[in-house]
Amino acid sequence: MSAIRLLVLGAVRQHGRAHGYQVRNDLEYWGAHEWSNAKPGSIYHALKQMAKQGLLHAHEIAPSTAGGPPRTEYEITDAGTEEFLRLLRESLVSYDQKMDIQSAAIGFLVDLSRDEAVALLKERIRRIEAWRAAVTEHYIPEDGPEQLGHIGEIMNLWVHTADSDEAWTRGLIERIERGAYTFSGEGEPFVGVLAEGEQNPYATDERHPDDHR
Amino acid sequence: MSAIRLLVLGAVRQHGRAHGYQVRNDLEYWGAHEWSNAKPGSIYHALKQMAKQGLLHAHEIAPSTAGGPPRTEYEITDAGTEEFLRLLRESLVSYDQKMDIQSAAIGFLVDLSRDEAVALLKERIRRIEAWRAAVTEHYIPEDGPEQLGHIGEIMNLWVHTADSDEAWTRGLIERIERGAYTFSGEGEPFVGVLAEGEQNPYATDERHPDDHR
DNA sequence: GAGCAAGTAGTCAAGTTTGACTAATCGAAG
DNA sequence: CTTCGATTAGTCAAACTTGACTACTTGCTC
Repeated sequence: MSAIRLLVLGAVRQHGRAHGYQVRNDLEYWGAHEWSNAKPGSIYHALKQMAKQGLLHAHEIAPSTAGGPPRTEYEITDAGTEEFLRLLRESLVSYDQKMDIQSAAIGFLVDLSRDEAVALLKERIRRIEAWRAAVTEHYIPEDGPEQLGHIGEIMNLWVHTADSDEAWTRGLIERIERGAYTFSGEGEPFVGVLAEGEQNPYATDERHPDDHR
Repeated sequence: MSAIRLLVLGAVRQHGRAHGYQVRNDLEYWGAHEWSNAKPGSIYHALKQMAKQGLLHAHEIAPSTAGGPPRTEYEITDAGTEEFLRLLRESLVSYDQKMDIQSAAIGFLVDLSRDEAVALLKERIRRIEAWRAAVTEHYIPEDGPEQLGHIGEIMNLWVHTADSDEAWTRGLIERIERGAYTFSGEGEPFVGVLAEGEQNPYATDERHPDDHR
């Protein structure tokens, strides 16, 4: 699974109604084009695809108020909201070392209630521990780990990464339990979208920090 | 960049000459189908593609010695070896939090000389540190990090992950400098491939450890 | 008032990935 | 000797991703 559907659904949802370029801009504002496959083609493709699947409703209107070709506006449907929450929950609990999905999920974390967020993160910890145990058991040969040669370093990397992720997740849980951030149903939410016309403070000409390909 | 080309090139290279199914089996032996996109379709596609690009030479022969359709055998060309080393070096130094590429690179680490491996890993550390600095500078707004709300947790995750990766890399460098493993030009190498007919000890019916999708 | 850079909005072909499917042979049981 | 399952080997259509490209408007400058 890629992060694109979660990102696009979440972006449309925060706007209520949005056209492709608006989504594209939000994702850039979040830096998502840096850490996920949020390229124009992927975004427009995802919008069309999800419209076809009934997760979004397309309004074939709006002859552009500010230059460019006519634009299609999308609205999230009930099915889309359901899918969004399903994806979000799944992304939060699943440990599969894909940072793009994890990052996207954190971005929408506050769309859940505080209690559910904590519960899901705790489930995530359980999964990480299970995975760690499975790796160490499954991939360490009976005749000792030396058997694996340098290949053992791959398992080592996995275990190390899992431990780091677990530690980070525990820290996040603690911060949330201590009252950090504003979650669903707790009043004025933090909205990470750009209003129509607002400029993007992160849109620069410079290369972005992790752009070292 | 995905890990598939590095994996396939590396697998063919270790065999000297291999058909698709052999590559597929090696990758399963390494657990690569778990942590990368090493699915049959991708493997055969990569083989054909790279043959077309002159990185592999295809021998359209071999009417299967053990069931199944006739198979094509591939041999790595000089250009392929060059590309393999280029990919390997690039994968080792680049920090982009893609575990699949990193894992693949570790698997072929010993195909370099000990000195070069250490040098590349040190360059990797430099890149991680540069990336970390860029993130903390670039994404922390002037009015303090609170501005970002829960979005700041994404940066937090990145920095945490970068630190963990750096620590792991330092550990690996130390082990290598103390003489661990056998590198290119140091005698009998460790070969992580299955001989023709050898059974795969990791091929099981059970779900694999990180297969919790 | 023509030219042109910047911004807006989206399309497209080429390439890649996915997961289910085909098809052939071997070995053992009946 | 034939049927069945396991193994071997690979194909294919559908979906997704990529990055370059089109096309249109506004505002500025000369």
